[in-house]
Amino acid sequence: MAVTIRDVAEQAGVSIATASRVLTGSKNVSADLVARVDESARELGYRHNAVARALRRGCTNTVGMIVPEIGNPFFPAIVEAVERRLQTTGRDLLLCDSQQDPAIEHSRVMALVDRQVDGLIIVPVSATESHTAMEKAVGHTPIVQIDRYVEEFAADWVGVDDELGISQTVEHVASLGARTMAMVSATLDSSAALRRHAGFEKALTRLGLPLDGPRLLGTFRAEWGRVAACQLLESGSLPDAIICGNDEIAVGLLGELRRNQIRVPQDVLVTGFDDIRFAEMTDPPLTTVRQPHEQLASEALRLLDARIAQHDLPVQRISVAPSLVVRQSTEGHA
Amino acid sequence: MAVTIRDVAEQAGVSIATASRVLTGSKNVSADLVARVDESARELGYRHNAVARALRRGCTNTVGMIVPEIGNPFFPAIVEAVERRLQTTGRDLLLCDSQQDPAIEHSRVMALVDRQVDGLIIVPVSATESHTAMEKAVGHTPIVQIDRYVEEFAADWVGVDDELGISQTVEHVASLGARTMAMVSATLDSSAALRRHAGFEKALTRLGLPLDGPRLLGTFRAEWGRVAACQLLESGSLPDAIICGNDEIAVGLLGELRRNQIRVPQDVLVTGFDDIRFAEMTDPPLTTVRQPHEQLASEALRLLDARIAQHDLPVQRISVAPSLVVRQSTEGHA
DNA sequence: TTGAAAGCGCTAACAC
DNA sequence: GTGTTAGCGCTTTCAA
Repeated sequence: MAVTIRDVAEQAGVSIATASRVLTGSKNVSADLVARVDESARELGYRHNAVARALRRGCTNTVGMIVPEIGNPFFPAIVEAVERRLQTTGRDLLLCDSQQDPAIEHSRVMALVDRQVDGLIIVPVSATESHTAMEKAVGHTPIVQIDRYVEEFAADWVGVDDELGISQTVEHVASLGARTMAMVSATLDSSAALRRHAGFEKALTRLGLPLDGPRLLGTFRAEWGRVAACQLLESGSLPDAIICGNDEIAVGLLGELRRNQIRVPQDVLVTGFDDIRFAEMTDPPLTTVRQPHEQLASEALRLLDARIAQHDLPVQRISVAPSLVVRQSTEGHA
Repeated sequence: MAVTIRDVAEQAGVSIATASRVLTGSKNVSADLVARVDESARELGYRHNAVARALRRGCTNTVGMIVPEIGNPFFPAIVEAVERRLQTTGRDLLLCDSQQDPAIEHSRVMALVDRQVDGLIIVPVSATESHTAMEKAVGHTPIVQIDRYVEEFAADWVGVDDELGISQTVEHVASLGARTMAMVSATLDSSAALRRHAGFEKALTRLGLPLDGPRLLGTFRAEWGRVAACQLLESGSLPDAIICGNDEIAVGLLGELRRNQIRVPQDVLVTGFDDIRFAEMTDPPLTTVRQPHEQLASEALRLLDARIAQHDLPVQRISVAPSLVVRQSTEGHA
């Protein structure tokens, strides 16, 4: 068996209570005993048992996180930022993948609740179907939504302003002379897809541009971008610009266009969303909307910690303005 | 406070022990009481406390995982596979990012040990400097290395045969007529870099090809691929083929070559390693070595579970043969 | 300042 | 089949 605080206490010739005081850095111990206990702990190679401590303290120093799909490069970027920030406060991350499935998501939420996580950071799969999971969670643990949110549900959220982000791309391509635009994005299940789509429509309206361009909605994956490109090509006429719902879609779409000798940006402008790691390495490099991961992570944790400290805080939604990153997929003059 | 097993027992009018038996699915309870306890638990919305259970059982149903950098797309792929497989056994994943730093890695290992993870899956940062962290871990918890391993250290490992993988790429480009080859990879800190480099040298030797081509060693990142491409271009003459240590490097390198009007595969052949999600969407699509994530994850967990069941098992190293995926970066005839 | 002891919620002997 | 009880390792009253 591993060495326990009892062993340390014995070896140091003090009570368990004193050993505990020393080991947790309490002030009320004489310097003499502090030295003896520390010495014994070192000698025995004592490591505190976080499980026992958690049971006693009622706090695990663990934060749960649930993302729809770890493989989608946008999420690891967020996870990485969250994890780093947690490390600085001595907490660890219990990570779950909901596999884009509200049922799995629900079960993961409950698993994390059972584990007594101090709080939960979640990217809800669906704007509607994630409702029950959220409902369940919110009764048990502090929770903050990041990136996506559940509609009509009062829980903290932090993310970029999706509408604004898409507006920026639309205005940008419009300023380059584009009049007809297609949107290739995901079906309107998630708040991200919903808001980006809304932003697209609103921007077109505001700019007085034609609203009858194609709206191809599938998934947030490259494969869908490829398929959507085929559909656009088969339709006979390309729009001036294709606004993609995220970078993955854009990457797949760019590949298919290239395969069909369509030149970007000469024949059509293309934009993405997220600014994933590879967005600057596509051919041509992709104009996109940058999500400030570090800032999102830090705001999410700030919100979470505030709610951990005080459960009945008013709900906050923090939307961060994203920034347009212009690259060659919309600018021929490299 | 949350509802405990005591509340359930009271409400059902049985002892805590009986409630526990029902809730853990023990057979030795009368159908009558099973029904009553289940009913009460449902009514009260009882959720077992995993922390208390873990303390009592001495097993947390948690597996720790440490990767060098979550942002590198190869690792999320592995994490995803591991996490999915864990879910099927009711366990959760405590994920840490060692930020390519052996010191951080060491501290993460200890944090996970303190948390009483049932086992640890680690991609060691360095073939040499991760030694102390591994040493520490191995005394406390079952551990298996995945992808990379620490030299001269007796701990289970599962990964692809890096040498074989690179051999395959070298033989492949050789069969296409390439004689001079450059390698662009990471410095030989990690076993992956080491073995891939060794595989490269051996293959050249075996094939009787010139051994004096450039060896550019930096990091496993796209930016390094870009820089290395510049260096190759500045050197005046390109080799017939460039063998990259991973796909990220290849992606960066392809971008820089394109920027300099170098045609791939006509002017130079390029290969990668890992078959990350975007390898098939680069321009041109990248010939690479596929790592079977699911299989690696499943073997790693098999090894880990075996060691959890019996600590003193002989150490195993399982190397899986990777498969070459040929795409246009080595085949002009699209 | 120090120690004794209660108890976090649960499971598993051990009795009946 | 069911209940009583001891403790998992730790922190934190409460007394001294």
